Amino acid sequence: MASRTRDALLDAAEELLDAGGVEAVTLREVGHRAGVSHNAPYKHFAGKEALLAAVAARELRRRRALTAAALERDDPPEVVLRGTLRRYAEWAVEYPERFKLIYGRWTLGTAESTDLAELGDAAHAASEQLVALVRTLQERGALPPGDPERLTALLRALAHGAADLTLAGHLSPEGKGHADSAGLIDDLIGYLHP
Amino acid sequence: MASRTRDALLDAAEELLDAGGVEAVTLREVGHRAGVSHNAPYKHFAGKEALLAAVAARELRRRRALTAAALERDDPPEVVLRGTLRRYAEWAVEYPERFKLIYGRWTLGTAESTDLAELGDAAHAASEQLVALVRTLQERGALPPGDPERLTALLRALAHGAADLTLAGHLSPEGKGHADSAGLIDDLIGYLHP
DNA sequence: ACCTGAACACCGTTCAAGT
DNA sequence: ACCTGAACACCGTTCAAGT
Repeated sequence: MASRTRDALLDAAEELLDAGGVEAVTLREVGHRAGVSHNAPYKHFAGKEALLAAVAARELRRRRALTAAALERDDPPEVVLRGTLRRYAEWAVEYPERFKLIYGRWTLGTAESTDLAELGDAAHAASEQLVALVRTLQERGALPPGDPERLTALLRALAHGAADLTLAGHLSPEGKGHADSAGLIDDLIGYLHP
Repeated sequence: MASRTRDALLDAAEELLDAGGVEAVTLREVGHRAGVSHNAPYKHFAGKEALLAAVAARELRRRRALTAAALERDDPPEVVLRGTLRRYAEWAVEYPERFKLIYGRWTLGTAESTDLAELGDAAHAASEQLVALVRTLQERGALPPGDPERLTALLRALAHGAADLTLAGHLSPEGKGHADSAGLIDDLIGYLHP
């Protein structure tokens, strides 16, 4: 399942993605950087989109591991929640192309790609982590009562939107009010604090 | 500035965009649908990206007109704010490719394209409209005090993030808690109501 | 000013063939 | 099982030429 060549192809694809976006990821250059021919990728992935799905899934798996590590550090849940949302926004700004890729439009059916199914699973697992955290904070009275899934969706949507608008330049980080992602996350948590 | 052919090219590009995303917008097909040769677009736009920027700017101008019309209807500001945010999320789900295009990554410098500059202006104007609305609601005590630009950014970021996560399928509209865009917008306004 | 047709470099994908 | 080289269809862009 995981060969040396396959990993090299993923690394090359990720490198090209970060440098110039999806359109800079050409199978020819990916193959060349991995030391194989321009169509060797087809022996490991169904096509370009499947390769990109594998890159996205791997990145999502890494991020889930990071959040899991933060949870095991036994920090207070307030700190973990704020930190997780902030790291999410920081990651989006640092690796905009990975962010855009993961939350972009997949025309591939899940049936056609194991990697895409893994992407969905990883996204779901990350969401579950956050829901559990929100539930804990609700029990402690640090967040308002109500459906924890819905409250989690509110927090995720804000962090996601703030990050995406920052990338698009529609949120002035140096403008009035310091409306950057971290500030908005703090504001929302503040408004939610009963 | 605005010729018959130019408009036909924009219409064709928009049609292809809605049908299959940016990569389905080929200059050859755009030209063909507009009844001209495959490289006639170059007489009206600097290249493919400039054409897409013009499509994006036109759409943004249309949306600004819609919001302006809602404002002139003299509805209560509470209604206008909620309606504007909801329509934003609805529009994103109805025309996902236009949404992705407008808030996507532009490698074009603003100096290289008048259309891209118009895009920035339209985005800024739309933001100004919302800030004025928020300020009015703050004065009436319907929204908490504080920097109106920052509060507007919070509202915009949530609507944007909710829409984008819905498109990505990371927000289950039929899942538990009915965490759809409209619901999240209502929740946030509710939490902000003093 | 606006458009056409040929041409160039590049890309995703397929296929027959090699080890 | 994994890889290569040639080939095909397609695309963005350029250019010389036409009206």
